[in-house]
Amino acid sequence: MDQLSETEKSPAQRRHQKVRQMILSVADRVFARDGEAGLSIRRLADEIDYSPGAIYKYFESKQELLDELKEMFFERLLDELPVFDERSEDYAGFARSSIETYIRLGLEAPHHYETAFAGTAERRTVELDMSAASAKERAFFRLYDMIRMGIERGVFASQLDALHAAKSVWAASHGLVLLMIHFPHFDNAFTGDHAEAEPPDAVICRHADFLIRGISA
Amino acid sequence: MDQLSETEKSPAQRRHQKVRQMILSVADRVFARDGEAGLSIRRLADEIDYSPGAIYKYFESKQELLDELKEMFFERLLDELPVFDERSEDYAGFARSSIETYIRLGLEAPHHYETAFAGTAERRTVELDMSAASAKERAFFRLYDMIRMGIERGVFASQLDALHAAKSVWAASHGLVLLMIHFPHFDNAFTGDHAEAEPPDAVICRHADFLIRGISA
DNA sequence: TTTGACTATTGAACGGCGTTCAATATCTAA
DNA sequence: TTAGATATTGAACGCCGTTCAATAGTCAAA
Repeated sequence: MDQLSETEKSPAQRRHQKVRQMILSVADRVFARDGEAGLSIRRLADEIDYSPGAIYKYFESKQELLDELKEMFFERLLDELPVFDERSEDYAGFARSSIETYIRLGLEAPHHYETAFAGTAERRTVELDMSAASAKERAFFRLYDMIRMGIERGVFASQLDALHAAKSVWAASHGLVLLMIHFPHFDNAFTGDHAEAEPPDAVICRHADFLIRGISA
Repeated sequence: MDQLSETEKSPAQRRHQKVRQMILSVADRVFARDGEAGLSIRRLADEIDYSPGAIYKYFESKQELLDELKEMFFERLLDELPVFDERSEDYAGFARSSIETYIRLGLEAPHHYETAFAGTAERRTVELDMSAASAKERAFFRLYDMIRMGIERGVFASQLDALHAAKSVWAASHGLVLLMIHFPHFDNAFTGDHAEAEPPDAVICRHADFLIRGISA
């Protein structure tokens, strides 16, 4: 019965999809502004002039809604990650640019980024284990490939295991995003208010240098 | 009136402190097991046979209680961080050990660690700005000193700015802790279930190597 | 020892949350 | 037009953090 051709849907189904998309886009806006705490089902329902219960015809739970927002975020990341131009000879530059893109996007959507990795636990492991690859996983594969190819090209240290190195680089980038989200005025706290704070771009750039240095041949 | 000598307190004050400590220790236990979501004022009150409202005579809010738990966690970190033995000549080993201690402690108390850095935003910046140094800040100073002295000794690259390098190293360690908390079975997800997962200690060790490599002379 | 001030504690309440569900309104296909 | 599916509501449940008037308990001075 749900086996209708994907291009040819009943008007009912089409309308359902449309409302679903509408809810998602409103939720995305509210979430970007106010975070998970600010996005309650009741507030969302209010914003779209529905009753709270109605939303449950479109999403099984708040968690499912949030998961879709996260997926959308990582799809955006996949879009924005650079692709290596084979004519270029600056592979390290490509690597740096990949890392910087990741960090910058995380900082642009801090609530999305934070929530995407929040919540301690087991549920997540199951979720990751098998299932079709999520955008998050595909994004990691891009990083993995980037490093694997760098090793093949002799740009990165040949004794590295690409998977392990990718994990370290990811972790290091991840940490910077979160730290900059939580302590935007980090510098001030330790150098005093009068010292000039290092601009975010400089921090990102330096960090990328540091990471590439750590895996370079 | 509150200006009593600190050693000589009224029995009432002493009792107040004692109950406060009792609440904290129960809260710490529950929090370590069930995290922030599992530690509700009502559950906590139940556990100590008080009414929920009573807790507010000891803590202004749940946030204040959580803040104290976090502070306790970072004080434990300060205790466990190694001190460099001047007779030793293995400064890099000391650095590695510092990084590993940080990561391992974070993994031992994932809920504490995660909550200590959770919640996007401004409140936090104010909190950090001035005020007496928290254990978290003091812990960062230890890392900062570790790197500054490493540069002075010529073990780490002389062109490094110690503060900036400390920030990068902290970020990178921070990220690994969080990634390992959220994806304990990371390896399986990408190599298939049958591949042997890298044991946590190996990941930590490799990551520390990677970081030290990134700042070494 | 009794009194009076101060503190501790309770229990009910408020408003908010995610979620469920019977009842109702609205669409759509025959 | 009508029967069956779908959409929507509004009230309810059981949580949550927090507040507050009322009560119980403690302790120093009279």
